[in-house]
Amino acid sequence: MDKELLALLNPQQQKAVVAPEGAVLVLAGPGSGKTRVLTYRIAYLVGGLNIPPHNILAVTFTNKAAKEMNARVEKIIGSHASGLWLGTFHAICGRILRREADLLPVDKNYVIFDEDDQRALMKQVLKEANVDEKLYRPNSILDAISRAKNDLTKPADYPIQTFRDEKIRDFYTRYQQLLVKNNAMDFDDMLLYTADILERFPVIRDKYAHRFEHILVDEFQDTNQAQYFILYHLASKHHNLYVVGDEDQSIYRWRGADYRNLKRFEKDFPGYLKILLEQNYRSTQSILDAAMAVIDQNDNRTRKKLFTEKTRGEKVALYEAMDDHDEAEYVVKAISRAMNLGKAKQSDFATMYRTNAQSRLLEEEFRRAGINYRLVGAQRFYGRREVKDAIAYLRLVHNPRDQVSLARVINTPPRGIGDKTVEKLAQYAASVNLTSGEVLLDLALGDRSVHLLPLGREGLKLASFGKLLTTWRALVEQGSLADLFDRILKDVDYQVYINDRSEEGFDRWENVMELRLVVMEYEDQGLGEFLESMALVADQDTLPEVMDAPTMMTLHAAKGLEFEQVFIVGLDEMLLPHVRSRDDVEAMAEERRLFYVGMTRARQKLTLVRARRRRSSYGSYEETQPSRFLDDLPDDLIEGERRTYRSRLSSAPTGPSRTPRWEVPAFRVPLKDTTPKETKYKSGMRVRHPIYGNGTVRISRIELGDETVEVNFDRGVLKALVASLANLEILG
DNA sequence: GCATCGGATTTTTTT
DNA sequence: AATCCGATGC
Repeated sequence: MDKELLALLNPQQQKAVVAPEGAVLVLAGPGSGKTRVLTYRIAYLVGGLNIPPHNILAVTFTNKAAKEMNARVEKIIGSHASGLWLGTFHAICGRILRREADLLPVDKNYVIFDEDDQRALMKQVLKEANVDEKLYRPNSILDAISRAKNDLTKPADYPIQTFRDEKIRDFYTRYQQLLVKNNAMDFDDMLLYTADILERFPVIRDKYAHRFEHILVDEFQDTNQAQYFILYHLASKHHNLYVVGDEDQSIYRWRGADYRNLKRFEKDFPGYLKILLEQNYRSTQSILDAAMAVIDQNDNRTRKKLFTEKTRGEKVALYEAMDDHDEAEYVVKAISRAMNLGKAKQSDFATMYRTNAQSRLLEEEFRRAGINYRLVGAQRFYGRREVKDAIAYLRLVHNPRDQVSLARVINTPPRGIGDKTVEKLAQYAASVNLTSGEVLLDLALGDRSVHLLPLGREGLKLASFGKLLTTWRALVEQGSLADLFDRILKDVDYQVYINDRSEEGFDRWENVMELRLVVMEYEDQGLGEFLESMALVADQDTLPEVMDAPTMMTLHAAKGLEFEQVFIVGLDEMLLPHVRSRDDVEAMAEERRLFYVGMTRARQKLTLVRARRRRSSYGSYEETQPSRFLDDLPDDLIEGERRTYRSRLSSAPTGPSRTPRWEVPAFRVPLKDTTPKETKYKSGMRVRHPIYGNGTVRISRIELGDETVEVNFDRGVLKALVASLANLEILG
């Protein structure tokens, strides 16, 4: 590899890039040139060690990162990069699964179920089982299943401790059956199936393990157990596993990221080489110091000293707004002012927040100020109804067994096939051991179909839809994707259906046409690839169009990016440490890391904003408490509202603290051990509820740090209540 | 089978 | 505030 290129790196980075073969662990702080090291490493493998690119596998966590790395690799080694396997875990697994589809319980035309599809399927499971959706929320069941899958736990091995667990196991089992019946898999299955194949078929494992002489992994701290397992197998021949990560930037625990993977790596690859990248090339020292002050409050981590050769720079600014409107206005005004000074590009600015919902006020404010903006995520393009409809049609054409898509489009636009008829079709299909879609296709044969008679009057309507479906399927073979797309829309009169003569109707049609543009990009690759990438890229980490405008995104979406000036809004308790993390020490540590990730995105200037009053997710305005994370920022790094703020609070005697701190709200104190050890309520106990009246406790269990009690009320309703909130009175 | 109204219900982050 | 669900009426 080029000497000139190496000269661009600092000694640590160089050491990482030219590390000898074998297992390597690169611990890389924020802004330490991690992506650069990864891309140069690839260039070094190809150019220096003469490894053919197709023997290299590079895995990233998000599409954004994959895209970025791809662009950078191409820039260095150009067309030499062709053949390189580079993508997200899910994309790589998809690639393997398509090749090994024979070993799957589904065929190669399988579709990937997104969250909505999963929920629809789970609802079907719950309905079948005839259980109360209030007690067994589809999302919560799916969560449990996802967690199990991330830990490589199959239905049969699902750990049972409570009655509920037993139920979940049953739902899990049935859910998997239905997925197969739909010729579908969910995101987690992609990993699980891949792991399964690698484990059960040594020949297949050796094939890939042999092929991938070098495996590079980005964001290793965010991998889950299934992903580690896959890496382990893929590296089982050459043992050249090169992982890069930063424990302080682990923000996906909730999605199954398993910190123990680091321990597993150390155990499985003894003698690995460890390299630390500590020098920061991004932020000023003030920003780094502030960020370190925050992250150093976390336990169980190696302290790292982030340093830069940049100047101290400006202090971190703090602004406390009156309310959430004021907060948004402040940010937009500050950005607008800075832009008018003329030194900064519009795209130098980014605003980050904890939840997508927080973008709304900012958007309004930007529009009012007449400033264009880029919004990452939020209102997902692919989540829009019209887009989902169109994709569902394509999915059904590709895979007629997809029950969820079928249910979505069979009467959209309305064509006289209502719930009753769909139900009848499903029942009938089950009775002849087929799926609804297969019966539909057969019905298209008209009189020759044996299914026509049994379905009676409705048979004809269904048959005409079946005929449409058959026509479309024929088009896949010969025609272009865009033709198919147009034909479907025309056949079902979709534009008429969408166009309600309102602005919104117009927008919707625009969206459909935008989707058509995406379809055209897949003309060469085919329907299957198009659908797969729709499922896998449905995420907004498609870097939004490169236009010169300030950017808004969640803190999660901000990982891996950098901006000259960063605003983080909503630094309030319940929002930046999010409420949901309040009672969970691990989750709280993750909130802190999330804040840390956000802070370290800033190159020049970091501004933190909070609002004293804020409209809560439901209805009215509420007073807020400042985020506990703000307490950790040393005074000398802060400018702005702090003084005002402290003086307001310092009227309360807080004692002679050496460094003045903000008042600690009372509710922070009893954080520990609010988790009850034993249930207060027992089965059979008689209780009274202020609204539901008297009832008998069915069961009570400790769940998520609180007690959940299910009560059969005398008036005939069964409710699951949170004990600490329900105000239940025990009747003697 | 479809449209409409009223009531209940909302848990954050993303592949 | 917005969306979803179920019941009701046509």
